[in-house]
Amino acid sequence: MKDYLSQLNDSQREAVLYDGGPSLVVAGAGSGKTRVLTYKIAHLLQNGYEPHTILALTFTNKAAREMKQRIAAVTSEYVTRYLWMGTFHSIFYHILRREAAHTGFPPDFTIYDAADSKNLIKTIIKELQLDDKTYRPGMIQSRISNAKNALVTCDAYDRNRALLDYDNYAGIPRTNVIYRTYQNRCFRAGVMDFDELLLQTNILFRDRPDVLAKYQEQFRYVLVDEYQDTNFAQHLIVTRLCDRHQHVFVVGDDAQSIYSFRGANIDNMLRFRDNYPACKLFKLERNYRSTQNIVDAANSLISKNVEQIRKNVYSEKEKGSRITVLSSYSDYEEGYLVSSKILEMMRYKGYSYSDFAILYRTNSQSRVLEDALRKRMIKYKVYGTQSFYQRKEIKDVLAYFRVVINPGDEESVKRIINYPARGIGSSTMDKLQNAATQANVSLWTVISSPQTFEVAVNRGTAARLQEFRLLIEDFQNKNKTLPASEIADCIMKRSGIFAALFQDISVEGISRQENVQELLNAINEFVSIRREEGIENISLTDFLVEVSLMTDQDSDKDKDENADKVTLMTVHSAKGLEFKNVFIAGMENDLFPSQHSMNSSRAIEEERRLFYVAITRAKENCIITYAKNRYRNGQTNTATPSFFINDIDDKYLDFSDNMELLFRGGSYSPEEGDRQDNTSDTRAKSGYNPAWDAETPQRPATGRRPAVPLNTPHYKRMETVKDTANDRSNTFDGIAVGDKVVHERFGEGEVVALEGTGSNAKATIRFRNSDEKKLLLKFAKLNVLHK
DNA sequence: GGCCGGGGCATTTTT
DNA sequence: TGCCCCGGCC
Repeated sequence: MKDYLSQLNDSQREAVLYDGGPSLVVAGAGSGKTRVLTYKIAHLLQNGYEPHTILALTFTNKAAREMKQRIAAVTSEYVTRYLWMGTFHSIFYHILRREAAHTGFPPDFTIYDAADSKNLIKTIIKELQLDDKTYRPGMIQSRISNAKNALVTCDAYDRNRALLDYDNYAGIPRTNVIYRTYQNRCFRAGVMDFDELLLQTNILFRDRPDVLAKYQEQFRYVLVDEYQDTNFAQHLIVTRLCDRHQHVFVVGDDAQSIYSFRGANIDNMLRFRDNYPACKLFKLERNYRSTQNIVDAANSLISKNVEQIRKNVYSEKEKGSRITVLSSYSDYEEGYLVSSKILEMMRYKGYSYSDFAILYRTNSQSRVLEDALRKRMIKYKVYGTQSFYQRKEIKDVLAYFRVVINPGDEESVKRIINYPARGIGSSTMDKLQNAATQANVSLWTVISSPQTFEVAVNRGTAARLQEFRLLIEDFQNKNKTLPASEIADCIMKRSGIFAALFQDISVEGISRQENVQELLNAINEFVSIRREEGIENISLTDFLVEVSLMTDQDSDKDKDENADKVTLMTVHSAKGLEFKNVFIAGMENDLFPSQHSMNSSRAIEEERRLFYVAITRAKENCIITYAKNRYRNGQTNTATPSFFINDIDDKYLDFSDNMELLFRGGSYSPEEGDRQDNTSDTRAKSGYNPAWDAETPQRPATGRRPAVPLNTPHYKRMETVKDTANDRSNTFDGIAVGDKVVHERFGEGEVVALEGTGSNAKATIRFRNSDEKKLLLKFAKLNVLHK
């Protein structure tokens, strides 16, 4: 084994060598967190831990894969094969399959992805004759998901006053019934959704101490990556597994906790030490990625958060340039500005396309940016579009696999029963579904013997159902003996998928063929790799288990991987990545931070962390842009620069390169300038401005801030959100004592007092049906009624 | 079963 | 504005 210790700095080495129990490694951005985790595992192996006694949990398949590779590089390929390294979901999927006898689920249970479970929820809402405009499936889905992440079973839900009260209040009192029905249906189908994997693991460990003991015994060391992103279910699994030996090593950065909307709870990290009094805290504070200016700017931003583990992240790279702040008149012009800047930097600094990333808060922002890049012939790729495994053609094929392995899997049955078209339409499906619900059996049971369940179908339909049943049964029989690659091939041909696919010779059709071919290649590769390792008889089940939890983009990499292109993605998807030059576009109030976060300081802090993530992606240059008018949801709205910009210490910012300023003659008055009717498009189309041209970089004479006051108080949400007729110019007179206001949660009230200034401005409001409340105007969601 | 048009809706998305 | 979903129609 290599001399790994010499490749670590002092604090990294300390964390790797420490052998005294629970460890919390707080790893600042770019501080070599993966390196520490990798070498920690190498170190354990070196010191006598057998590979199979080490459990290393990650959040993404990508992270697990990369870490395996890096460990293989310092140890051996052979060793990594026996490490228990993977995502929470895939590790516990394997364990739940193995322990199926204790869970009540069949060992061959399959997985519903988010789309499957949403479909089922939709079906249930319909069956319960509830209005899907009131009971919005996505909303119900997230309620159920949150419940599961917090380990609230449907029984517990029924007993939980707070949840029931909330549902009543929100006008969705039957949510608990939907949850219960959903759970029953999943159980009957022998499927788990993503959250259920973690919930069931916890139930297993709670109810079967013997099983828990077995895994406690096996996993002598448990390591977790990105701990700030764990939810309660994951946190408790880790706690339970380490209960005895206390060999737990978690790594993360609380400043990068940005997934609370998916159940992640930053408190798991912040309060980790309460859980383990003997815990040793390590801080990795040296940033190896970015220039000093970028690190310092990011520090000054994040220091505004209250909830955090204080750390002193520093860089020993060159000082570097300040963060450039650019304003533009419109989102359209912002695109122009960004693309000009890219060309300029390429020309004068020798960068290539792939040295740039453009990050934004919402996916919808990409369009106007793409347009601008295209016009300038700049090559780019947009991340975050549909992943390989979410494509319809892939899901269709996988649905066949799933039904062969678990015919109870209803969402998959529904998907394939009439694909390719075999004359089993929706009316037949309704009858089958009704019969299944009536008898409380699975759809497949009804399909297998329609007459038993008195499904009234005509002879032709009955024959077609029979044929479908025989087709699946034939696959099932073959699956007992044939390897995955052969059975897959057989399914493709005999089901008629191939025929259907090759009929369509449109551009999209060809692409679908290619995708399916790629899936088949993956199966072949899966089988042959294992053969080389001496493992025979790789079944379709093995393959499906492997890919059911694969949701990342990775499968369609090779093609564009090395292509020289600018990267466009949301800040969320940029986490963990780095680029020489990073643009952060749309840095405006109500967009970043999102308007949805404005009524809670916790949410604002998370948005601030998100901004922190964005800045710390940059190695050399970071450029922040905002527009004064933005087209959104069919409307052009005026926008103000994000108050987050103000959270960064001035000395790390550079406002001087502001071409828009030059263009506007160096002055800009929000009161007069903002409310013109010639919005983005008309104006931008009116002509080409030389200031945009990268070849003649012109600088305005002034190096001061733009005339827009960045520290604008944010009273504009005092007005109705869509109301742009009113002056949004953010003075304290947006609200006055005596005003009638409406608050989103508390209802109507009257302002009785105002106090404080800036972001501390508060209003005391007497609400009609509750008491007086003092609200921070910065966060309060208030509408002022007409006087 | 597929196509069209109206209505409602519109953060972020590691598994 | 644009996308998705649903219902109505052929």
